[in-house]
Amino acid sequence: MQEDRRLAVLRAIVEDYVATEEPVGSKALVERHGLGVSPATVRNDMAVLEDEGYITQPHTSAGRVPTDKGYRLFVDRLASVKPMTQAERRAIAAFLDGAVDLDDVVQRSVRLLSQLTRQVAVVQYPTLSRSTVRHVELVLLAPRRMLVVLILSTGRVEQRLVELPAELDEDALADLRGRVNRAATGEVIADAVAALRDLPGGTGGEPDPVAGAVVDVLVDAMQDHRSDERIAVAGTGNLARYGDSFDSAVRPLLEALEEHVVLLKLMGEATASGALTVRIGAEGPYEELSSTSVIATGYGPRDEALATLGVVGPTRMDYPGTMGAVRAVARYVSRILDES
Amino acid sequence: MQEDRRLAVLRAIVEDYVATEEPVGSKALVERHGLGVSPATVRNDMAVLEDEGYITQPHTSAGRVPTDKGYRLFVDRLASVKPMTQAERRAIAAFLDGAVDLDDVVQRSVRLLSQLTRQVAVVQYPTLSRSTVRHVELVLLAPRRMLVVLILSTGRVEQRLVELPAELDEDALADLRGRVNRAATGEVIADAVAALRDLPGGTGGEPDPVAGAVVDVLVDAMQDHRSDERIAVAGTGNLARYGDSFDSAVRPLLEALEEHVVLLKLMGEATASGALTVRIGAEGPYEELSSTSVIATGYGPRDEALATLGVVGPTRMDYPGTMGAVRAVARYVSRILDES
DNA sequence: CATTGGCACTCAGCGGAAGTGAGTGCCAAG
DNA sequence: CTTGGCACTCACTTCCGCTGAGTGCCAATG
Repeated sequence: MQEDRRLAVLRAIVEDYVATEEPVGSKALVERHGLGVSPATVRNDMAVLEDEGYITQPHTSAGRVPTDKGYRLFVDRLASVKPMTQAERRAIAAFLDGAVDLDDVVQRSVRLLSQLTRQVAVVQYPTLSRSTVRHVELVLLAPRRMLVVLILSTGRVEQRLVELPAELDEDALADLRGRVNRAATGEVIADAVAALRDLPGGTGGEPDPVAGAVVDVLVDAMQDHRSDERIAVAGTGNLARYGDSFDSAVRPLLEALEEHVVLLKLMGEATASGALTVRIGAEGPYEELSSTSVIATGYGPRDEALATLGVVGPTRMDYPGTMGAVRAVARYVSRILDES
Repeated sequence: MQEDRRLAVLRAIVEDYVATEEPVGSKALVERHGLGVSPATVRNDMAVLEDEGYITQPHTSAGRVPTDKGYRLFVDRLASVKPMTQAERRAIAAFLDGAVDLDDVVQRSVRLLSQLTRQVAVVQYPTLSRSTVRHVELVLLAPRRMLVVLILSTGRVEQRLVELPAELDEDALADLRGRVNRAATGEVIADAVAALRDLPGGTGGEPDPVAGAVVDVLVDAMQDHRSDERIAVAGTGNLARYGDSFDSAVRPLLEALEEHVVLLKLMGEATASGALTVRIGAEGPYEELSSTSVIATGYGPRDEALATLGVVGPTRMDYPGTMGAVRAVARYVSRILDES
C-alpha cells in the first residue's frame, strides 16, 4: 500500500530530476504529479527512501536526488521502454535506407542515434569472428606481388598485400584461387582458418611456399582483431549540454571515447546477451565514469548479436526514451543487415 | 631601433600569454625576458602596439593580450617553426612504421599528432581524385550478383555490389575483367572514367547491358566524393584543457569536428597550396570558431598534396611547436606513402 | 497507524559593501 | 627617447546579512 506510493514517489523524483536537473522537494512533487497526499506524507516517504539508499540530498535542507541505486530500481521496475512514435519510425527507416554499404550503415546509425537521444552515440562495426567467408579473391598486381581480398558475409572487405616468394603465372593463380575458395567459402571464420592451414601442405606432399604465404596473410586477416575494435562515435557536441561538472564528467568521457578498448569493454556485456543493457554510474569498473550511464544492445542479422550499439550519457538521463531509441535503431540496423 | 624593440615586446607578450593564459603586464615582462629597459618604456611600446591593433586589454587596468592580428604578425615574422628533437623524430618514425595499411597509417598519424601537440588533430584520408587506378577486380558471387573491387594507387580499396541484368559465365567475366583493366589500370581517375564510359558500346556496336551495369557502378565509385570527405579526428580529450569559455569555444568546435564538411573547408587551403598554413581566429568564415586556430599542411607521396592534416586549437596556442609537429608528421606520412 | 498541519531550524545562494593590488596613463626630469 | 614617480581604475575577493526553499519532528486527527 504505502509501499506502492513510495515507489510512485521515487518515480516522480527521477522524472522531475531528469527534467529539471534540480533537486526536487516535497512540495513541488505533490504539485506536479497528482499524488493526492500532502507534502508531509511525501516527506515521510522520502525519509524512508533515503534510508534505503535510493535517494540523497546534496546538502541538508535541499531537495532529493536519485542515487545510482535509485536509478537502477527505476529502470528495472518503474519505467518501461518508451516506444518510438510512428513518425520517428518512418524517419529512422528513411534515414537508414539510404545507406550504400556497411560503412555507410554504421555511419548513419551512429549519427541517427546521437540525434534521437541527444547523447553521445557509439556503434561497433560488426565483428568478424561470427561471420562467414563469402569469397576470397586473389589479384596479381605484379609477378611477385599479390593483393588478397577477403569478403565476409557481413559485407566487410579486408585486403592485404603479399610479396610472393616466387613468381606465379595466371594458371597457377587460378588454381590457387579455386583451392582457397573451395576451402574457405561459406565457412565460419574459425573453420575457414582450420581448413586453410591444411591447404599448403596439400595432397601432393611437398609444401607450396606461394600458397603458404597467401594462406598466412589470409589467416592473419581473419584473425585480425584490430578490426574487431572498430567503432564509430557521434554526438560529442551534445557533451556541451553537461554545462557544469566539466572536469569531473566530460574529460574522462572524452578520453574513454578515444580509448576504443575501454568503450568496447563498457558495451561488451550487451553484445554477449544481445538484450538491452543499462549500466548506471559506478556499476562498471571505471571510477572516472561514475557519473555516466551506458545504454547498449546487441544487433545483427537474424537476431545474431554480431556487435553492439548504444549511447553514453549522464546518469541523469531520460532512460525510457533513450532505451526506446537504442532499441529501435538496433532493430532497423539488424533488419538492413538481414537483407544484404 | 625602437621598432625592433616593439616587436620584441610583442613576441614576449605572445610567449608569456601562451604560457600563462593571463594578460601580461609591463613589469612581469621586463622581469621574465631580459629586455634591458624599464617597465615605463615597455608601457609606451605597448600603447603603440595597441594603437596599431596588435594587442588589447580585456579591461582597463589589466595586462595586454595579443589580438588575432598580433598572433598573425607573430607567426609571420617573429616566430620560426620549431624543429622536432632527435628523440621526437625517432618516436614519430617508430610509431608510424608499425602501420599495416592505409587506414592504419591515418589512424596512427592522427593519434600521434594529437599527442605531440596536445590539441585536437585532424587527418584527411588521401583523396581519390588525384590517384590512379591500380587494378579492378570483378568477383561473381552468384550468377547475377557481382562484387566490383576498385584498387587505387593510394592503397585505398572501394567495393560495390551489382545486381546484373543478365547471367554471366566465367569466360565472359574474364573477358570483361580484361577489358575493364585495359581501359582503366594506370590511369588517373578522370581518364579512367572517360575510358570506361566508352567501353560498353564497345567495338562491336550493340551495347552490352552487363558491361554497362558494371561500368556504371565503377564510375560511381570513382566519383564518389563521399569518400573524399573521410576524416579521422583524435585528441578531443584535450579540449578539456580549455577550462573556461566552454560554451563559447568548445561547443562550436565539437560541432565542427562532427561536421566533416566544415572541417574540410577549414583545412582546404592547405591541400591546395601544400604548404604549412595557419588560420588564426576569425580569419576564416566561421564566426563560432573565432577563438580557434587551425594549423594544417598538405601531404602525399612525391610532394603531391593528396590530402590535408593538421590540428585545431585555441588561438592562444604554441604556434612554433605545433607547426613543427604538424610539419614533421606530414613529412613522415608522405614518406610512408612514397614507399608503398 | 498512516496522514496531516504546524513550526522551528538549516543552509545554499544572492547581493551589496569594503578592501586589495596589479596594472595603467601621464608628466616632468634626465 | 627613457625613466621614476604618482594618481587612478577596476576586476576580483572577502565578508555579511538576508531570503526562501526545504527539511525533520511533533502533536492532533480520522
